[in-house]
Amino acid sequence: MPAYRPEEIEKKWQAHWKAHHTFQAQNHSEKPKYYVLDMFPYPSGAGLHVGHPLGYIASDIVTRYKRLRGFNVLHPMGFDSFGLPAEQYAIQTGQHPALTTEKNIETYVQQLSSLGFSYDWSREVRTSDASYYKWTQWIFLKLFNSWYNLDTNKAEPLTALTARFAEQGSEGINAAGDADERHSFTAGQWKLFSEKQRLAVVLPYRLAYQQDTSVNWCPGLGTVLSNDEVKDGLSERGGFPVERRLMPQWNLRITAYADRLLQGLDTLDWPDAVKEMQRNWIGRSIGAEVTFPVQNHENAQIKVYTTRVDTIYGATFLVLAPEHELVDTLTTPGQRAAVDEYIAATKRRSERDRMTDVKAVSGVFTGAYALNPVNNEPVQIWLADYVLAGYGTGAVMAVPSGDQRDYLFAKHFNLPIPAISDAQQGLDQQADPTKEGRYINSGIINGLTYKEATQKLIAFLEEKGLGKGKVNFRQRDAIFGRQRYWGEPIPIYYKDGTAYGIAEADLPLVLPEIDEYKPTETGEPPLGRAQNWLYKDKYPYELSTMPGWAGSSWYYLRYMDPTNEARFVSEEAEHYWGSVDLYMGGAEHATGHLLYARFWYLFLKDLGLVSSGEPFQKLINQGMILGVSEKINRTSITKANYIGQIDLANGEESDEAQEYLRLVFDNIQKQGKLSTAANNIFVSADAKHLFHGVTHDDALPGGGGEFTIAMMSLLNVNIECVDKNVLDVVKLAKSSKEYADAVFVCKDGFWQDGKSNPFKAGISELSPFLTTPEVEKMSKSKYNVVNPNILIDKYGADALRLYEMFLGPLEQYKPWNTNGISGVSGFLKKLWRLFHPEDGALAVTDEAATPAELKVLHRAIQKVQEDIEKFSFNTSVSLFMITVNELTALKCHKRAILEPLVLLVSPYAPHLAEELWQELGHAPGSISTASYPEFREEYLVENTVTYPLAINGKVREQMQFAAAATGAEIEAAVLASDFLAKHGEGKSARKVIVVPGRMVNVVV
RNA sequence: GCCCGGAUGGCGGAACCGGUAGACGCGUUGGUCUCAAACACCAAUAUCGCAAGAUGUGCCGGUUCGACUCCGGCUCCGGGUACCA
Repeated sequence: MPAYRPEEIEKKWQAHWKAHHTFQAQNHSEKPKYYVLDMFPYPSGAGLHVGHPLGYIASDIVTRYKRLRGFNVLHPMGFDSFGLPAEQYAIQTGQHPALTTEKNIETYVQQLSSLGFSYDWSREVRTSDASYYKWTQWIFLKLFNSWYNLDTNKAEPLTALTARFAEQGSEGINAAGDADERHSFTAGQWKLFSEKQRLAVVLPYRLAYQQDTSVNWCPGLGTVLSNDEVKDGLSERGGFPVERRLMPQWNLRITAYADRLLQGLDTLDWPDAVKEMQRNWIGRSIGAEVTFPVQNHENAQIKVYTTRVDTIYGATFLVLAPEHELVDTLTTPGQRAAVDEYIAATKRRSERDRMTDVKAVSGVFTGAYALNPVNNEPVQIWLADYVLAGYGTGAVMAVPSGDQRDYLFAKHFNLPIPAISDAQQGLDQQADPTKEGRYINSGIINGLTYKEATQKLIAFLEEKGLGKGKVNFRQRDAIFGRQRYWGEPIPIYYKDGTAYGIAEADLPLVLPEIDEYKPTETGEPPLGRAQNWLYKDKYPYELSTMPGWAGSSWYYLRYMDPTNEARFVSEEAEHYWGSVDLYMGGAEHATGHLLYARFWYLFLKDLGLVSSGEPFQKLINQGMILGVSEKINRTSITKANYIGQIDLANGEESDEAQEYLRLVFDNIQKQGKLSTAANNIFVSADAKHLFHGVTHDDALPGGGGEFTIAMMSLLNVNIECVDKNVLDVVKLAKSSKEYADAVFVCKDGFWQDGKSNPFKAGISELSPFLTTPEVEKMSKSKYNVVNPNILIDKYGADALRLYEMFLGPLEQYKPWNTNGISGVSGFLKKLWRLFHPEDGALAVTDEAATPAELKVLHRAIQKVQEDIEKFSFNTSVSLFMITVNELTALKCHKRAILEPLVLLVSPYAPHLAEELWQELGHAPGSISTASYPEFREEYLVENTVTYPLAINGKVREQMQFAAAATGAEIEAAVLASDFLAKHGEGKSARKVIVVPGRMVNVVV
């Protein structure tokens, strides 16, 4: 083969790998196992842009490296194929989501294959396949049929619970969940319960349970969303408003696992940021629950939760959430009207208002008083919406001197703000939550420290039965139902209004066909449209489906044994592969997917179905690759006006481009910005218009990489020039008042007709004064996506892989710049030339390698190995470049050097490596089964070392010393030389510091 | 507000455990090759200075023979999160 032709060799090897199942992993092997997992993608219609493969490339390098190091590596890929976009598309077009999804997956597989990833495609899973979601439903049924025993601290089958009910009734059962939801009964009563009664009693114990829940209801999407699907009061997908609504919902009792999810984090090799986010999300706080009796209401008590019992003597009033259940009972006739008014006003305020308007203080006095349990002082009971019904007990004891919100509230309503600690300061300005100092005005804890006071108070309250220490969690149970079509049906049916799980033998409960994908006219979810969709032809099924995170919570287990029809994963496969050794994916899943998946794993472990402690041992978040968008300055928009478009090549307009321009201008009007991949300005042939250049690929409807330009007439600029000369236009523009101060910048010269290129002439000043570049997330809607296919066509997949790694540290966010890829492309050509110096056939020699060549090779072996182990891929690419540069300078074409080099490079540029490996005489495709070259320290040993010599830390000269020279010898040699005379400014040495192998510093 | 990150040439970034700051690549400039372009190759490229040299890793201070690296105090940028009691 004459020259390096990536387009030929890459296709060749991709076909070879596919035909020979090169990367198929075996479930039995003598080798140690290693499981490398990528977060599987949702197959969106837009396909991949250059940002997506970053993590896949890195994990593929690790995979290929581990294979060379003798591991049996599992590296699968699949698709999270249930989801909203396909369903939204279905609602609009009537196209079945399964068809859209299938088509998108095809694109993904094609794109992923063209990058040369070594996935074991025989293990591909799709969450929307019935053969897969059968087991998702099966796990749901396991949750439905389990409860959490706090005494054993694990999930147990419900049969164990009902057996105890029959024996001892509800007495002494310590189950996770809200005790208030549950009834007490004796064993005798249990035996007399009907089946329906028994199911009702058991329901609040289940790990998957139905309950009236305050949910995030999104009318725009017609479904319920979880907290992490809501951003700033709007749905993450679609940006529709979200409101709170009380609805019967399926929930998963993830709170039962809160403590274990928290503790498990300490065992994981994950980024600290992710662990911290999970800790905050779970939000464990240690405090106390304190009961305040209510004055004149014998039976009423208000329970508050506080993390600062020590401040209880400063609690001058209580605040209840407006939704608190005692509000009605407590409100005095005199305050009734004001309270009703306040509650009504709160309801009118949407969640969004409450969030944006956190500063305003509002509240109302109920007229009632409670008694502070430590001193029996009466305290006023207020309502305010800053207290959340869903956290703690929905009531707080307000300590205005110690809590800023309570402080503002007290100031606003003129309530007292007594100091409780001698360390509190500035109480006329703000609250001081200090834990320092000794307590004052605080009855039994006067003079005590924080620690002493807390202990004494809890003991006091527990003794009187008015309080106890309590751990609280911010995290809520996970809502599990979505009123959508394109998801796993929840395997529940209703008999006589009671929910039953369908029999495992009847799984999968297949998603039925429906005629339309909208909710029904009566407001039921889309599944309400299914005809004759009944269990045993009699009983109606649950109509909501599972949320997006259901299928992704266990997919990594299915890869271990993807076609097993009898079990979700066989015991042998699960035992062999254990848990994921390296999990690569985006940081956006920190609190969603990664928490749910851990929860399911712990649950499965409780049932004895999996064997490791945690599912993902090491996690790496690849950083995002950002796109550069050219944004039109708002001031110029009013002056820009859409006229038309011409194709530069022939000067004619096309319908497609017209359509695109309409989109562009819509975008400008809506967002005040236009995003483009390149920035050029042009003048129309008739010289009346300035154009803003847009290089486009798939961002344009029907686009194909040709040059299109958006044309704008600048109505207020009277342009009369001129030979397509942009400089003149700019001059003219500047001469008008409007643009006198405009700055012109242009990066890409398009007008390259010889020396008259106006961009060359004034290049860094020229520019669309219309736009300014901005770095932001790469997205189709921002017109800043870069399509990897185009780069693969031009430079090859190996170059793209190398370049993405070369961009910078894997975990860092970094802007994309296509220009740089020529550097790695040049490197690959140079590497190729080492093997084919005459651009002809392979020409490697069998001569023995020189020490210099061996040194270059072994430094590379050592460094690349280290770099892969610490995921520093950018530095290893640069080391490859240095290595090839040096070998080229040494004119080294020796097999003894180049063959190991091919192995080193093969994880990064697998196609090129396969080709060279075969040319070197090895069996086709065998490079992935070869062994990594062995590092030999002895080739790096130097006999002389060059020391920098410094005076007071400033380097002045260099000097050679034998590697074996001692510090004393070096010091003597330096002092004997003329070094000090030349640089010492006449001073004498006070001290000489010799760092062996490093440097010499003379202090004067 | 709180919790995490980060800041180094024109750009992306490199620098082991505190030891020659700016590797590698892009870009730029000059040159060779070409009718020309592309490709390729050679040289230069932190700043100021002809040079010797001086100054330089966001800012202020400290520790040290020596600081991008450690400590104290800031500024700005990015991400997460929020009436969580």
